[in-house]
Amino acid sequence: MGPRLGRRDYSSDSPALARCLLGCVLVRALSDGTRLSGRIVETEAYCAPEDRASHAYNMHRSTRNESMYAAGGTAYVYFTYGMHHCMNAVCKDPGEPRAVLIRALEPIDGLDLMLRSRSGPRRRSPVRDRDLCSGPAKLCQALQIDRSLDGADMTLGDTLWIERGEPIDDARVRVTPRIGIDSAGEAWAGKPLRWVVFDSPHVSVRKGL
DNA sequence: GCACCGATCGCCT
DNA sequence: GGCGATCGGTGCT
Repeated sequence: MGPRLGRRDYSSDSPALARCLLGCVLVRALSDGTRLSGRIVETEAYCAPEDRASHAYNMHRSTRNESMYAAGGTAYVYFTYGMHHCMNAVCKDPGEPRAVLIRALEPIDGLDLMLRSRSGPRRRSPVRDRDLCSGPAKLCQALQIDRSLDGADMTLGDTLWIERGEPIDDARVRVTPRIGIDSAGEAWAGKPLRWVVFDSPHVSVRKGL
């Protein structure tokens, strides 16, 4: 395991951080000490206040997205579609609501527990390794990330953080428009703000790579 | 009040 | 590969 990312690492803007996070390792430590982790292979940058797809568009602020306004290195975890959680790394300075959505991981530590966490009673077929963390809500389910971790300082504490990993060469990276934000207006929906390690089998959506 | 979601799954072609 | 159902909080009108 590499060194934990510190405040300075989160001081850059969201597009730069989104690229930088590829290859880094997201770590979730449970209260019993169990370590769940995975290498980040897909990210998206959100650029409020101008970005219509951002929850902080036009500096919108509420109890839901309050942690987007916190210091770089804060976790922003939100609940959506009535059943899913998604996790962002907040960046830049307090009051600047920039964030990077973590969209997919290559599982590293705790595969067995991830498998159990991802196997609900509704599911018919077993979860393949490549589907454990291949989506923003899947990885939250696998790593047991929910609203209780919203606002967590990832530069401190022992529940959630990001470690430096093997750098990913530009040759392995593709940049595409973001997923699922077609209604955000053409200008922002089409911007290349999604970073993908395109040769990884663990990415969420292959279309567009 | 009500439409809308930064998504996922099972089932269908 | 695409499509509809799912579920509930959020933010408009």
